[in-house]
Amino acid sequence: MDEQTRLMHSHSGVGMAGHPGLPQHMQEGTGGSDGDGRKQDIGDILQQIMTITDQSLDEAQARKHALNCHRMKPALFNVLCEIKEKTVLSIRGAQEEEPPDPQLMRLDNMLLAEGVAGPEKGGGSAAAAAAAAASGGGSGPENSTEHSDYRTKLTQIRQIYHTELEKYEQACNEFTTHVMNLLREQSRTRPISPKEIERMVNIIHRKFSSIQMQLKQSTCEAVMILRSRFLDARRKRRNFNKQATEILNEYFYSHLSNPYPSEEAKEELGKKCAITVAQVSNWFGNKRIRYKKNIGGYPSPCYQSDRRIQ
DNA sequence: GTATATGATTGAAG
DNA sequence: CTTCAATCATATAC
Repeated sequence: MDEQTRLMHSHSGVGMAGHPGLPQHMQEGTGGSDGDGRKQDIGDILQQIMTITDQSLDEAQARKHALNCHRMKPALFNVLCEIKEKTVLSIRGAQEEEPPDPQLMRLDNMLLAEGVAGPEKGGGSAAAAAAAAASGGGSGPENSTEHSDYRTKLTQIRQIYHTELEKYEQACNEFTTHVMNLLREQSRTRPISPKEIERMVNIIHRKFSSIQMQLKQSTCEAVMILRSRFLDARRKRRNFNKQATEILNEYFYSHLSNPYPSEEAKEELGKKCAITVAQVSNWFGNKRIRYKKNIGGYPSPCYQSDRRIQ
């Protein structure tokens, strides 16, 4: 209650002349014979405040208590209020509301898409579906063990992510509470406005969310590595059968002047070879580049290998 | 074991 | 988007 009024001082009370809380000798502003004594007194108090951080904790605590009970304390407090009122404009420049960090949003979206963030079960199956989709169209049930392995590892990442996130959240709350208590405690000796507390809390939250961003960043990396380890089609590459290779080669060599099959031709070839259009495109891409690399030395027309000659 | 062949991926360029 | 070029990761030959 009393604290509340103290907190308000900074933006409600200017010019405290005649304040009922002030000691009598402060209210009559004439410098009497004890003027030097008073100056000395205030100087002592300020000196004590300045050196309080150099003292041990117990010592400081005792000193603070002594200061709080000092007869000059209310006067000093009011002076601080006034000084603050004059300087309060200077701290208003700080950015009040920054826009949401685009990188953070990107990370959040990705974690959500991978099923690391978001709801427990739904997230998992969504990730599995994404994995199935990424593994390259209808590849059949043959890789289900690999997928369950993938899911297990993803769940591990997910659990680590959530425990860490929770830990940071808790630490952030604890720290915020601590700082607020500290500020409240300090407001007994110096004026602290609610705005300042709010600013401090914002600073703390920003710091902690930057730590969380690092966590999200590394989680994303872990997921990407996992994906590339389990879902990269290169890992389970199979050669096309001889017949398919023959068909493709036949087309290639009979269109050697322009070995670029149209979309329809690719579909046709894909159908004949029982592979996808994308695979046909890959094959022709590889074939063209590897043929070109060899044609320079003209190795041996009998072998259709594209072996690089060096 | 190594060396080569080959399908897939990636990133730049058009 | 497609293609090229380099590269990866596996398959196959040796």
